[in-house]
Amino acid sequence: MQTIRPPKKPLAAAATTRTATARADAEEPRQRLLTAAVQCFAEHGYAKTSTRSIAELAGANISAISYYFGDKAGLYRAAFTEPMGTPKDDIPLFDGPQLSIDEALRGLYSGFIEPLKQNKLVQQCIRLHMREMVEPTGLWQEEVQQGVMPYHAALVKVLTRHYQLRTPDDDIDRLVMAIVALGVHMYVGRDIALQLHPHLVTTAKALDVMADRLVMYARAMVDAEGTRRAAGAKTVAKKK
Amino acid sequence: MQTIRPPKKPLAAAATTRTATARADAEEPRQRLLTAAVQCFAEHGYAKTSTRSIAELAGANISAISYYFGDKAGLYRAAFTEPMGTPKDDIPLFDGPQLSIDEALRGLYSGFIEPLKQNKLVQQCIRLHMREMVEPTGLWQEEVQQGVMPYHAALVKVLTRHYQLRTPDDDIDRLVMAIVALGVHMYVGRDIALQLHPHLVTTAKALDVMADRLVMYARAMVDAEGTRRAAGAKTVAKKK
DNA sequence: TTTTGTAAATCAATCGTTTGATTTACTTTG
DNA sequence: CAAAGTAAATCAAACGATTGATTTACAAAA
Repeated sequence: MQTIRPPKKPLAAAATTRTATARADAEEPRQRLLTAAVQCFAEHGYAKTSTRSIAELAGANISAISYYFGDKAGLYRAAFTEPMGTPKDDIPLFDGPQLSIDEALRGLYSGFIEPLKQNKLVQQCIRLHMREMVEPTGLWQEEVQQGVMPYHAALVKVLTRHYQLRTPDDDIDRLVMAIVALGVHMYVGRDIALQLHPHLVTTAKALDVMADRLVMYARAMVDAEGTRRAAGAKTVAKKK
Repeated sequence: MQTIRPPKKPLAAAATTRTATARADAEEPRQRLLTAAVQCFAEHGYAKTSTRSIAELAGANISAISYYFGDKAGLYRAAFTEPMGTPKDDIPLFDGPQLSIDEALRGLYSGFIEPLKQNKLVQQCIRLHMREMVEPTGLWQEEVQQGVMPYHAALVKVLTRHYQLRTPDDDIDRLVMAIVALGVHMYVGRDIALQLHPHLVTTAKALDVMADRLVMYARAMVDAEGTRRAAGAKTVAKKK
């Protein structure tokens, strides 16, 4: 029941500059171990995945794990962080100051939906990140602070501007939560959706329709919040 | 890496009627084991939780697990199914034919929000069920079929009636997904919300406000879908 | 005595990790 | 060019620890 911690020493393959003598085909098993680890960890989780099974799937020796990544935790850390970028990378999709609220929402949900069309590795990485939300090993906190927090902040900024507020308030945060919820649910509820209505979440065309609807839903929520704010302001004005 | 399977034999404590001869203080360690198991499994997951740690936390002997639940899988199964009911129990909250759409949505989200105010055990059970979504051990499939599917179906029925449709279509399913997403996100995004805006998801009062907003958001989505359908119908009519 | 429950000891299996030796690829030396 | 040397990379084997499960012995209630 050990926690995930960063590797203590900079390992051979992790060194920035290669030493004079290095094998040409090096780092190839490292990569194989990495993708195998992503697959195993994504499917069975950290604890239920044995280092032996990873090595076997990668066609590498068990000791290669210790050699390249220090230990199992190091391999997990690498599998979690290396292959995929952070949600932060999607921020420019909806953060532009010139974008309308519709365009912003469109960009936002595209960032959620597009990966679902991608290849298997990407999907496995997503599943890996999903696991971290329920089974925190320490990496998730990092992920939240470096990826999710700026993401939320950017969306808060967009909405604050849209409502022409000087400073965001709690209701902005609530709305952001709801907007994000629609996107997140594409991943959280994916297994259920695959059982209930597979044709709505598998094909690229269906996913595009889904993105359309999400934009529409979000727009409706934004507008509803807008009228609520207007009504509230009027009430306040009346009170005066 | 073994799968969760039902206990082979009907065990002493699992029998519906207690045998005539039983000790007075019996079942007490069984209950302690159960709550301890819920806590451990919820915190660390199935694989990372050892039977020893559960027994230790419960203040019971290791062999008691085998005695009462057969094996670790049996204990997990009991911890997963016994303490909490299924989502199905919440269906009457929003399924009544006399309910307005607002009342239905209110009932729906109350079912999501109320447990969040509950005690620690309930929260741990929730977390346990959350895990099953990402780490299916076989119990989740059962859960989906017995709990989630009727839940979705009921909501589909409500909306189908609201739009005065004869039969539901894909867009109803999409809308249901979105509506449910808002509720599910209260659990999925809880850890993040606790980091970002703890005051919005902790106190009972704040959760009530959240429920209000969710109802408003959902109502906005329902209305938006309604106007989209109306526009679509008009276009179809024009085409004729 | 018989049944029921508890406690300790023990089991084989598997876990992550380490070891020492060997192989491979490359550089240097003659 | 060829031989020698070197560091990187790989390997089978085994380690100590821990796992879930079982067995054994014993105490308490019926």
